[in-house]
Amino acid sequence: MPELPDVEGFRRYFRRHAVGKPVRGVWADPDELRNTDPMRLRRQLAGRRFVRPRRHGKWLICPTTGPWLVLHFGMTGELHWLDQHIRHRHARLILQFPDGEMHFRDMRKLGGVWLAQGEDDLRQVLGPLGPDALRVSAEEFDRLLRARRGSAKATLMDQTFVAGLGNLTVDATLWRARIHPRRNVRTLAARERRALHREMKRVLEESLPHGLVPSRPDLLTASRRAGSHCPRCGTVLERATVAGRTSWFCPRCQR
DNA sequence: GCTCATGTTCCCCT
DNA sequence: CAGGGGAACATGAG
Repeated sequence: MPELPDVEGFRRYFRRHAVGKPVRGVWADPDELRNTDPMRLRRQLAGRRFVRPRRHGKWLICPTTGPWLVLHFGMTGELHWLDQHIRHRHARLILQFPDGEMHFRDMRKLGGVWLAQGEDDLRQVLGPLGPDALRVSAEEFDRLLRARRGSAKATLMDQTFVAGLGNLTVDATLWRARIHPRRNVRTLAARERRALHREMKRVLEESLPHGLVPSRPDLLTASRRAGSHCPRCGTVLERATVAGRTSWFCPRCQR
């Protein structure tokens, strides 16, 4: 599930439920902790209060008055606020507050939990990331894109190019911009590069109110199966592996 | 039993 | 060095 709009939804959810309250208890699955362990995490967070969380790409950063909790959701991560202590089988981290608990679940354990001690430490944890896809300007996007080679799909998926897009949002962006996923970005005209930026923003912004990537037909998110048709021209959609991921596209609209 | 899965990283080629 | 392909991670769903 988690691409940029989903993580932005989690950010708001975390802010609404967890900010400003003292941490009363911490439980963690050691497998999910990437640069700490359950004992240390508990000592670091106990008694602290979270302040306003922020997001960069698919990363959720939750600073406290002391250390910062950093979450990545992988492919199956999600947050749940519960008033009762019921540990779901996929629970990987539980933060207990006076009035409830924030549960981080991650079925496939492809996500993770980190601890950072400030901005410098955070940069180490996040690694090299491009600008957030929701905040990057058209000018900056164009400048970064012109410096790239390779397929449009691989470029948009690359978090060091722009941070936050995933398989679904990239396919939706390419379909709207009428660009074939295998198109070499060096061959893109200026107006195609502008279209990519514009449609990327539209896909993300339209998904934000849902807090997740929506299933609107014109976003292709509901059309990812054999025999489905292009919502624009009716042509049967094609499926192909591009940049290692399953891509759905319209062979007629996307060039 | 089989295939595929919204992410990232690492290894091997070209 | 930049890109592409494939595997791996762990656990399902169809």
